[in-house]
Amino acid sequence: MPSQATENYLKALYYLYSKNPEISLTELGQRLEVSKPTVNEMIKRLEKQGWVTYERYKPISLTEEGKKAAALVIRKHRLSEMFLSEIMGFGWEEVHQIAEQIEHLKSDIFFDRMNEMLGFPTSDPHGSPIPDREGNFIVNNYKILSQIAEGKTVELKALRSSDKEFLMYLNKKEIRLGSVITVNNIEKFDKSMTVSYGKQTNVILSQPVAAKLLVDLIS
Amino acid sequence: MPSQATENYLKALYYLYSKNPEISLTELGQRLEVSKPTVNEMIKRLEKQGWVTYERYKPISLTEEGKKAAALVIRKHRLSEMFLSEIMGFGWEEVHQIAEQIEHLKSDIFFDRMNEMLGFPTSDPHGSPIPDREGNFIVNNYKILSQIAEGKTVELKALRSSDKEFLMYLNKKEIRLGSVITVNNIEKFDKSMTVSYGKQTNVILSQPVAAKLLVDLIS
DNA sequence: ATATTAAGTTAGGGATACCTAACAAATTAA
DNA sequence: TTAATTTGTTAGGTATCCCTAACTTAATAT
Ligand SMILES: [Mn+2]
Ligand SMILES: [Mn+2]
Ligand SMILES: [Mn+2]
Ligand SMILES: [Mn+2]
Repeated sequence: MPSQATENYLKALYYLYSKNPEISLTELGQRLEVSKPTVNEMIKRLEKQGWVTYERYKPISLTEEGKKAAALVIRKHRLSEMFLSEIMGFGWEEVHQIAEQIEHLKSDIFFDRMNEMLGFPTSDPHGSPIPDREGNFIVNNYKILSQIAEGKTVELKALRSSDKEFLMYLNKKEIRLGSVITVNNIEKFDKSMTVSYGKQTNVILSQPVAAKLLVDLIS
Repeated sequence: MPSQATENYLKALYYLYSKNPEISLTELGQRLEVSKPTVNEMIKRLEKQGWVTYERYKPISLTEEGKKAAALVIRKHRLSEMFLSEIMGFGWEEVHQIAEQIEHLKSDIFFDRMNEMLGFPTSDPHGSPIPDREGNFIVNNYKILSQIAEGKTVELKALRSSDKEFLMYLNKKEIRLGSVITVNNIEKFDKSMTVSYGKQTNVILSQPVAAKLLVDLIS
C-alpha cells in the first residue's frame, strides 16, 4: 500500500510524464518542492516497486504499473474534489487543497460511495477527466479559447490551470464550466479577446487567460 | 501540528485517562498495539510537547493541554462518523474504521462544513458526545439497561461499546438509538432480560449485552 | 575543444515511528 | 523477606522521508 509521499510522487510523475515521458529528477524535485537527493533516493524506492524505470544519470520514466497506480491516486483526488464541490458546497478554488489530503485515505468503500452519490461523474470541478477504476482516462479533444476565431460561440468545458488565483479571477468574472461564450473581437496587437457570456457583454480576456480555457465549439 | 501517530496516542491516552488518570505505559502500548519501548520513546516526545506528565518509572497522566488536544481529535473523529452515517449512508458498524483515517485531515473548513451540514450534532452515531471547539464534553448521565428494574420503559441513548461485532448483533436484533425498550422480566439466575421494543416482543438480552446499552428512563 | 553550467549522485545527518534483546526497577506472591 | 512476575528502560536496529555540502557526469556555450 503506497504511502502518502509515494502517492504524491506518483501524481507528480504522471503529470510530468504526460508532458514528456522522459522525466528529469530536477523537475520532479521542483514540482514536489523537495531537494534533488531526496528525489534521487525516492526514485530508487519507486524503481524497486516497479513503478518507474531508473538508470543512473538517465531520465526517469513511468512503467505501465506506475501509470495505473498514479491514475488511481488521480481518481481519488478528482472524486474528492467533485464531492467537496457538489455535495459539500465548496468553491472550485477551495477543493484542491482539501482533496490533496483526502486522496490519501485507504478505503475503497468510501470512494465508491462518493462516486455513487455523485452519479459516477466523468470529470472534476475543473473539467479534468476522472480515470476509471482500471486507471483509464477518457481523452477529450477540447479547443483552446485563444485559438477560436472571431464570431464563434463556444461552451467552457475545462481549464488548463486550476491555480487558486486563476479560479478566483474566473469567479470575479462569473465565468464557470458550462458558460456559453461568444468571441466578439480579437485584438491583433496583444491577442486579447472581447467576449460575451451570460449577462456579461464585451468583457476583455487577456491572451494568457483565454489560453487557459478549454472549450467546445457550438457555432 | 500533531502527526497522525501523535493524534492516535492522544486519543488512546484520553480513553485510558477517563478510566484512571494514572496511565501505565503497558496498557497504552496494548491499546495502540505497539511495543513498550515504542511507547516509552513517544511519551518522551509528548512530554516535550506539554501534553503528558512523565517521570521515569511513574505512571503517565494527561495535562490540561493534552486533554484539550485529545478532545479536538475525538471531535474530528465523531464528526466524521456522524457525517459518514448521516450524509453518506454508512452503517454505524462501518463508520469507525473510516473515521479513524478522516480524523487526521488538517482542514478546519472541512470539519466546520461537516458540522454545519449535520446541524451541529452533539453526539455521534453510537451516542457518544461530540466535544465542542474548546474541547469541552457534555456529560450525560444515562443509566445502564442491566440496572433497570422490571416493568420499566426506557429509550436507548448510547452504547458503551462500539465494537463492530456488537453493532452487527444490534442490527440483527433491530435495536438502534432511540428504540423504546420495555423490561418485561429479569432472570435471576444469569441476569438476562426479556424485553420488548418496536415490533419485537419478548426478546432475550444477555447480561453482557444489557450492560452495554445506555438508556434514559421513560416510565 | 575547452570551459562553464546544469543535472545527478554520494556522503553524512536529522526526525519520526516502529522493532527485539537485554536489563533494571517496582510490585506482588509465596 | 525473598522470589517471581510485571513494568519500564536502554541499547541498538530498521524504514521512510526529508536536508546540506561536496562531488561527478553530462550537456551547453564559447
Ligand atoms: Mn486538484
Ligand atoms: Mn496529496
Ligand atoms: Mn469511533
Ligand atoms: Mn486514527
